[in-house]
Amino acid sequence: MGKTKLTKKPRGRATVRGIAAAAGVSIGSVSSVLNNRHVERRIAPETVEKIRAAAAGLGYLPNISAKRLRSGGKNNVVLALVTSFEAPIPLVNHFIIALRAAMAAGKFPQAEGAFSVMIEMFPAGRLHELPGLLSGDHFNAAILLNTTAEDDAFLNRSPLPYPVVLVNRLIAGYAAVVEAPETGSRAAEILIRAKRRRLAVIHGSPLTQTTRARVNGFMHRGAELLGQPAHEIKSGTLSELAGYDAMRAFLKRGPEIDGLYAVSDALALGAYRALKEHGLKIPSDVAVVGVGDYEISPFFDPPLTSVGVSHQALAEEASRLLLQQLGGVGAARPTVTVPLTETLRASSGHRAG
Amino acid sequence: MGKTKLTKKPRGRATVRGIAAAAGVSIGSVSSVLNNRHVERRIAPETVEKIRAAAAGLGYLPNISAKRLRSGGKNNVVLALVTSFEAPIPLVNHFIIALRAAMAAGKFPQAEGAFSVMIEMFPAGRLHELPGLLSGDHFNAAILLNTTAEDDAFLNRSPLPYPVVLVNRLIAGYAAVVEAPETGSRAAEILIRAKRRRLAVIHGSPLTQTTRARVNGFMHRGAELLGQPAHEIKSGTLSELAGYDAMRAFLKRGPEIDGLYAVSDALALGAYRALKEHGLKIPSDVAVVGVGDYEISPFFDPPLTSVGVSHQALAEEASRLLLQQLGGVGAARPTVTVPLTETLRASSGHRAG
DNA sequence: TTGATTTGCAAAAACGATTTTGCATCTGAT
DNA sequence: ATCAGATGCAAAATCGTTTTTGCAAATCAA
Repeated sequence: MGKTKLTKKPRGRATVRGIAAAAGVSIGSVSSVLNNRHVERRIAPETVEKIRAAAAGLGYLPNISAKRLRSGGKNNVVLALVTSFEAPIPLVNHFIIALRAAMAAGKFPQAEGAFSVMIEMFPAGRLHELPGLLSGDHFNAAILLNTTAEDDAFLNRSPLPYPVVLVNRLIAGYAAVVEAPETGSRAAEILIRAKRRRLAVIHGSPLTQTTRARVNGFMHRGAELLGQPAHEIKSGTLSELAGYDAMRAFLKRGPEIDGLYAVSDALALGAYRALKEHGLKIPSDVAVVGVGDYEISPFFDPPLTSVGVSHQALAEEASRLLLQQLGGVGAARPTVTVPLTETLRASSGHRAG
Repeated sequence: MGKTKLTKKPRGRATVRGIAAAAGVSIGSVSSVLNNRHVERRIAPETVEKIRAAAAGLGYLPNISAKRLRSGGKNNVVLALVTSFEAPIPLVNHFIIALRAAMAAGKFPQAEGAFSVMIEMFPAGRLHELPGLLSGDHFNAAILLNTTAEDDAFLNRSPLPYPVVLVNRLIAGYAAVVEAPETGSRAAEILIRAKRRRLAVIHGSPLTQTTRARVNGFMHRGAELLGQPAHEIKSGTLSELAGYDAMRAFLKRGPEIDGLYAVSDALALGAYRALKEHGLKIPSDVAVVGVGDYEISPFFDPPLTSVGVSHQALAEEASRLLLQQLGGVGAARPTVTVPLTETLRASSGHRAG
């Protein structure tokens, strides 16, 4: 009845069609006005007003996909950084920069330098609810950060239909970038070489694949070389404050240590304060080794010795792998291990770096 | 001649049409295969193979805009964070989180919780070259960070045709979020209340709108209260190392100070080291005030007193303004001043916080 | 008045994908 | 031999835009 072809029930978001109907003009005129082309397209001033009013009244927001499709030139490679909300995000920056740098350097000529980077976030364990993840209609390729075991199980069940690089996670069928597995054992060796015998490791809980590997490597190598197990100090989260609290509680409990391995620099910084407050000197009383995940650990007091992989290296390698998959015809899904870098500074008794 | 309608010269990126031509099938079949719908669409196995081979051979990458347009449901609000490459980026994280939080909290119901966040980066001073900026076909709204004077001039000349929020920059016609102007004078007051008389400020160069305001406010208020000008220490960049170098050079030059204002916490941290190496105690010899732009300044040794606006508050306010403009019918382009927060810690002689 | 311009806009043709529809051609059962 | 159903695919419709084309009505020049 009233349902003529023109009216086309205005459910959902306003479109040019809706505005055209509301203003009683054609969609071409609407588009011309909305893009400020009304002068060269010779739209009458009162028509311009009618259209503007209708657009404002309907709360019109253009559909970016449609705009780009129609007028977006080539430029359409969309890369995504997918990470969980809960994760420590400073890492994300490195990936953004690395992706942009890799594209700018022409590592993926097809894009002709034009592409977009999106950030998608999901609640830990709910990766599968991320819109566009399975259909592949939100991005052309993705780097996945900070997934949980549940997310990993999902990824294993449902292979994503586009190039993906996992960071610090191994799942069959996916390319991955992981840190070298010897970080924990190397930390133990550094402390032991510095003549430390009563070791401890401080870590957050729950452990991730990566932090678990660090802790295990440290415990194992420490026990191997010293014949006695290291203490394990569990912090609630990976924050400085949590590290401080955990360390303080540990020191109050009594065990004496002379070497500490912190699985994140944030924990190391928190531990620094607890150690100092407890009257312990770094490194003379307790030597500390971190992992190098803070840019500013050279400016800790004393500067923090660290052994780990740089975020930058991780990000660069991940970008490289992603673009390689994007461009490559082959179905290679390599796992790349990023070599560790060891930076000896004053916190382990070495000269400041 | 050979240019039949079907072949449609395969210039540019491969499309379903190109694959269809190469494999000698229809584009519908290509789509079915590429989306793994070939079983329910009853495509013959050998046809599937032909299509897959053609797609791989052509290096096919789907056009995300087209995919989303066709099958993307509602979900199409695209928000962008536009920032310069050169900028200190940790700030970006806060904006991503704040945008997501604001959307999740239903501050913009039209999007029905579905939207995307993009990161666009440009070389300082070249904002105008960013694709999609003027045509508005890359995002529905943007937060602009770290523009230079040149970029600002461009923005002034060419108003962007979608909602925009500027951060720490004022340009007529744009909404903006800026830090309270009294940060510099408050820093001076804190140091003077702590009985400091020989003040200095350390800052990067070139000064931005914001850092200039901090320095000026500090110098002015210091001179007003003390009757003598503060020293000005110019660091090359805003990095810790630059701060360290500048501070060390200054101390070597001889002037004695007992109060220091650092216009970024990175500079403060660098200055910390220089001061300590020079045998000066913080705060007894020199009190230090920073701006609170590092999350971890409470864990500096000693914890850093700061007066400034929190990145989080800045980001939340910017997100709020952006969504308000997106939803609102009115053309309000407010400038919101984010109030400063003052955190007194040990570096200015207060008890640790 | 009449032909040539201008003005104002509607209608149609893209953009690149997905999904629906429709139509041959085979296969198998009777 | 005939018909029903399955099989395999091409063709068309659609998503929301922008741009091009075309055409009537109004204006101007003679």
